[in-house]
Amino acid sequence: MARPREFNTDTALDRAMEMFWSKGYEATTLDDLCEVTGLSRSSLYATFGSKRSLLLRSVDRYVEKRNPRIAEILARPLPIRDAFAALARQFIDQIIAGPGRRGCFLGNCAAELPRSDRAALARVRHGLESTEATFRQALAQARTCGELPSGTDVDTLARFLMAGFQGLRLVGKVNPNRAVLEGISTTMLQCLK
Amino acid sequence: MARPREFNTDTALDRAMEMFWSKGYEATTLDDLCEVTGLSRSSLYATFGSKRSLLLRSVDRYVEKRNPRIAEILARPLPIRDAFAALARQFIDQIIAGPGRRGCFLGNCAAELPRSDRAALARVRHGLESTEATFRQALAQARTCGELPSGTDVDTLARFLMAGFQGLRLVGKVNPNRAVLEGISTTMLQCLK
DNA sequence: GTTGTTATGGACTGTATAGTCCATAAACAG
DNA sequence: CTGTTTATGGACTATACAGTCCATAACAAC
Repeated sequence: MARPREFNTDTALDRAMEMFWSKGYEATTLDDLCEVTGLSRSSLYATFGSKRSLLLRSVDRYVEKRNPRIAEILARPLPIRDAFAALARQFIDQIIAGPGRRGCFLGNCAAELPRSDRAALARVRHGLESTEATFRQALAQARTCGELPSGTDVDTLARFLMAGFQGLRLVGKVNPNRAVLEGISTTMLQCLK
Repeated sequence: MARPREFNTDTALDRAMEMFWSKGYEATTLDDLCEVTGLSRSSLYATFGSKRSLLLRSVDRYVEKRNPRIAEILARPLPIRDAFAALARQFIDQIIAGPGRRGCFLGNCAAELPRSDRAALARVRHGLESTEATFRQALAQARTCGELPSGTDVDTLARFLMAGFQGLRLVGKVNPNRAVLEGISTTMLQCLK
């Protein structure tokens, strides 16, 4: 047998993801990543291969961690609009008070990554589609319960809400004003009734 | 008198702005900027000071150029929802067919710039508010014409639409699919009636 | 022309960066 | 204890980067 790893891969990945999320891909240096994960360059490269592949795994990790939390909020026994309003409020709270104003990691990647990097953009798209699927499920259930008209196109509605939340969080990054963001959120959620 | 400039400042600024828009701030190098503007480093620094201040001026320039075009589309003698739909269609066309998939320059900056750079973010915010003001004007006029209910909160509506378009264009960057984007756009514009 | 002034090209600098490499450490099998 | 295998620290490399500098060019005034 060989020498065992002295760190936990997922923990290191979480830390790296936080770093990329906070500073963006280009602005994050390998020294940043080593410092935040506690790994040496050798371990980092042996484990993740390169800066870029570490970013790709960070994107997946982000989705993996965030999606259940979103699903949990939407699963609350509330009218569907209130459930989405709770989600919006959480985002707004994070923007106003949290470590925040980092926007959504997926949104940041979508904006920063060069459009030539098809693999990375596809990864981001899958992340967004994953959120979208969570939204769609919640909407479909609300439709089944009769909360939404039976003819409701939950697919389109889910996509709209996903895009809307992206816009909300992006605006929040430059204008972290609760009243403004709540106005946007409320208007957006008018589509649910 | 002295030796005259061999280039046009605004043209150079336009080119630099296009570069930043396409590649993002961090990924754009001074060599890129020299090549695209045709200026030498000395001229570039003598004229714009630094890479960062060139970015700030690019942001202003973007707003200066885009806003009148948006205003023009919204000024068409159409029902307000159709006018905004025309704007959305233009964005979608750019995403699908144009040189596109660069998103909105302001949105890209909002996502990429570190939240510590207050001056730059304020500049971006002003840009977004400028678009918002254009939207608000068009909405207020529609309200005056009786197209929108007299109690309509055009302020909030304008902000929602601005955020919505940001979301639309961001999603378009990773998912340049016309049907998807039109679905989002149509749902978004339901608020206008 | 000569002088004064600003613009330009492009070499140059110091630094920061992503990625490599190797000597050593830590485990276990025999 | 010996040998094998993998992990680690950290020095090292080659490159790319933002920004500087200066000799020279291009103009106008006289």
